[in-house]
Amino acid sequence: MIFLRYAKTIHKKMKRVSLKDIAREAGVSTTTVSFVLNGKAREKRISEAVCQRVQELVCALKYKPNQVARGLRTGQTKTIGLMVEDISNNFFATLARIIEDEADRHGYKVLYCSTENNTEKAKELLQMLHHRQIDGYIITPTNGIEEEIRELLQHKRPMVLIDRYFPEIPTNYVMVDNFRGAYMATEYLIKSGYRKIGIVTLASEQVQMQDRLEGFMAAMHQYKLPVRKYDLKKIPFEQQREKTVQEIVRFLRPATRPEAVFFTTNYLGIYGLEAIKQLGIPVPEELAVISYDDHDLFRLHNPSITCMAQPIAEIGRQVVQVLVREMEEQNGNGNGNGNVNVNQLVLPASLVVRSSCALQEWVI
Amino acid sequence: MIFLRYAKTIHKKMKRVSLKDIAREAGVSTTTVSFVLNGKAREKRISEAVCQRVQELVCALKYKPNQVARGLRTGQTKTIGLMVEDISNNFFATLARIIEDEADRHGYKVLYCSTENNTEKAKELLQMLHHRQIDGYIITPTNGIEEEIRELLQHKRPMVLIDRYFPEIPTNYVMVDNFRGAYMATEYLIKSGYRKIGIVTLASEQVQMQDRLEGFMAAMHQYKLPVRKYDLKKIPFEQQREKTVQEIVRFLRPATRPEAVFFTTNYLGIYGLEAIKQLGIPVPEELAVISYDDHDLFRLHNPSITCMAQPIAEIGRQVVQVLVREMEEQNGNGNGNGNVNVNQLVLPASLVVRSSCALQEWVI
DNA sequence: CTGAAAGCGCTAACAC
DNA sequence: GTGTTAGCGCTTTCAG
Repeated sequence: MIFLRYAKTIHKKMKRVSLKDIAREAGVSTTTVSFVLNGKAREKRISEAVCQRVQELVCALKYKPNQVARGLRTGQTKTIGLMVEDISNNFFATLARIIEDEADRHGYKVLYCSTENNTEKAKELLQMLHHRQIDGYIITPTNGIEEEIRELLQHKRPMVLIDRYFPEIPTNYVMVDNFRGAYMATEYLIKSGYRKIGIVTLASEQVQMQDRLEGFMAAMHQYKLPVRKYDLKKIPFEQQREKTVQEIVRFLRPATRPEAVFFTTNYLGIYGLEAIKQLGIPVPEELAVISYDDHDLFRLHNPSITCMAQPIAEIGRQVVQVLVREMEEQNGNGNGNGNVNVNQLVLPASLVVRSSCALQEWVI
Repeated sequence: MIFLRYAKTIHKKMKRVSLKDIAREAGVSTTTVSFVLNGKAREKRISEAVCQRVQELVCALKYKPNQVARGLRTGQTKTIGLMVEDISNNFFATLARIIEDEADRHGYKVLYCSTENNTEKAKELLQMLHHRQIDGYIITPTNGIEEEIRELLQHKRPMVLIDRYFPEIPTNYVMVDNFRGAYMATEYLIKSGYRKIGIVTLASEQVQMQDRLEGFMAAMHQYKLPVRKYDLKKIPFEQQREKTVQEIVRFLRPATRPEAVFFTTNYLGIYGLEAIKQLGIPVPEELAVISYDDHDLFRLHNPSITCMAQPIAEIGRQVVQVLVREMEEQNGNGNGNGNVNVNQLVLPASLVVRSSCALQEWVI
C-alpha cells in the first residue's frame, strides 16, 4: 500500500497533481520521475524498485503530464494544424475525420481552421498556428500564400500541402491527379456519345482547378471536339449559392445548352443539380451530368450522378504519414544538411459510373 | 528610425523573437514590455515614450507572444475543445464551422475530436483535452459519461453540452426541442392525411433520441392512432450502412409497409432513401417521407424531402456565447460562491415543407 | 514609472 | 543510480 502524505492537500486545492508531487511522494527527485515517465529508466539505469514505486504513484494519483509545460520545454506540442478551405465542406470534413484518427495513432491532436480561400485570412491563420507552436502543418493553400509557404520551408517546419500545390515550390504534397481525372471524366462523356460538352468550373488560378480545366480541354482536343465560349462557365469562388445557381440556369438555357456538363467540384455539381431541377431538364435524356468529387447526394440523386471520386481516406492516411515522418525526423536528428526528400504523392481519382450519362456499358 | 542592435543575431539563429528581445532592444525590462503588450500601459502608468518605442519594436520585429509560454503561465490556452460524435457528419461539420468563426471572434481556437459515440473513447478524449489545458469544453456527450461531466462541473470547468444533455445534471446546454420537433413532424404527417405511420430511429438511450421517439408517440396518441410493433424500427448506432439499409428495406416490405415514415436523424433518412430507391417505392404516392435534420440531399432529392431542420447557425452562435461568457467569468473573479447560473437553451426546430409528403398546402 | 525576481510544470545536461 | 539546477517565454507581485 502506498502512503500518500500529501494527498489531502492536493485534493483540497483541487490542484492537478504535478510531477513534483509524484517525486515528493516517492521520495525521489523530479528528474528520476521524469526519466521513468519518458521511458528512459533503462537508459538512465534507474533501479527497478524506484521505477516501480514511481509507476504505482503515477497510477494511484492518476498523474498525467501537463502538455503545455512539456510543450514549452520541448518545443513540441503534439499538435497538428489543419488548414482547410472550409471544414463544413463534405470533402474536407471527411478528410478531417481521417486525419484525426490517423494523427491520434501517432499521439497528435488536430487544431483546424478554415481559410474560406481568403489569402489574408490564410496568412493570419498560419501566423496563429505558428504562435501556437504546432508541430506540423497540413495546408490547403490559397493563392498568394507562396511567400509564407516558402518561409515555412526555409524554417524547415514539417508541412504537407493537400488538394493543391505550387509547382514552383518544392514542398511535400498529397494530391489527386486532377488533370487525368478531368481528362477521364471528359473522355467518358465523349465515349458515351456526347459531342457538345460544357464545363462549369471555378474562376480560380489555383493549379487544381487549372488542371481540371486543362484535362477537360485536352480530352476535347484529343477527340477533336470544339469548345465554344458559351460551353465554358467560370464561377467566382466567393459567389453566393443563389447567384451561382442562377448563372448555371442561364448557362443551361436551351439556345446554347450542351448535351453534357462537367462540374469540376462537388458543390458546383450540387448547385448544378439545383439549376437542372429548376429547369426541369431530364437527365440524362436531354443533358448528361458528371461531377468531380463524390457526395452522398450523387449516389442517391435520381438519377444517380456519375463522378470522379477522390480517394479521401487514402489522402488522409498518406498526408499524416508523410507529416509524421517529417516531424519525427526533425525531432530525431537536427539533420543540418536539410536534405530531406520531398514527398510528392499524386493519387488517382476513380470514375464512379452511375446513371447520369446515358451509356452505362462503357468501361474505363 | 529604430536601431536594431541584435537584429542580425536574431535573424541568423532563425529564432523567434521573444519578449526579452524586445525588452533588450528597447532598453527596458521585460516587465514593461509585458505591460505594454497586455494593454496595461495606462494602468501601470508607463511613459508615453517607452510605450511608443516598444510598440514600434514589436511591429518592426513582428513579435508575437508565444502562446504556449503564456498558456503555462496564465493557465489559459485560448483553446476550446470541441467533442462531437463525428466531425465528418454534415451536422457537426457545419456546426464546427460556425463554432470556429464565433470562437475566433473572441480569440479562441478549436481543437476537435470525434467520439464515435463510444464512451471509452469519449472519456479518453476528455482526459486529453484536460491535459492540454483547454479553456472550455463543447461536448456532445455519449452515454455513460455522466461521471466525467459531473467532475468537470465540480472543478468548475467552463462547459456547454450540445445536441443532448443529462436531465439529472445541471449543466449548460444548447439543444433543439426534440420532443416538439418530432411531435410537429408527426403531426404534420397526420394532418396530411396519413394514419399508418412508421418511425425509424436509433436504439439509443440518449435523451435526444428518446425525446424524438416520445414526441412521435405523443402525437400518435394525441390523434388516437395506433403504433404497432412493426411500425417502429430501432437501428443500433454502430451498425454498418449496408446492414442498416437492408433492415430498412425489410421494414418497408409491402406486407407491413406504413403509409408514411419518419426518420429521426438525417443519416437514417439518407439510408432510408437508399432503401426506398432499391425498392422503387414512389414517394410520396405510396410512401410519404419526413426526416429530422436537413441535408443538401433532401433539398435536391427527387422528390425533395420534407424535414424538421435544426437551427445549426443559431446553435453554434449560442453555444460559443455561453461558453465564452463562462470562461471570462471564471477568469475575471474567482467567484467562490459558484453561483453561476446555468444556461439551458432550447431552440425550436422548424418544419421545412417540401414534396415528400403529399399534402403540401398544410401550414404549421 | 520601472525593474528584479519568482515561478507556471517539465526536461536534461551535468554533477556527485 | 540519483539529485541539482538551469532554463523554455511569459506574467505579475513587490520593491524601489
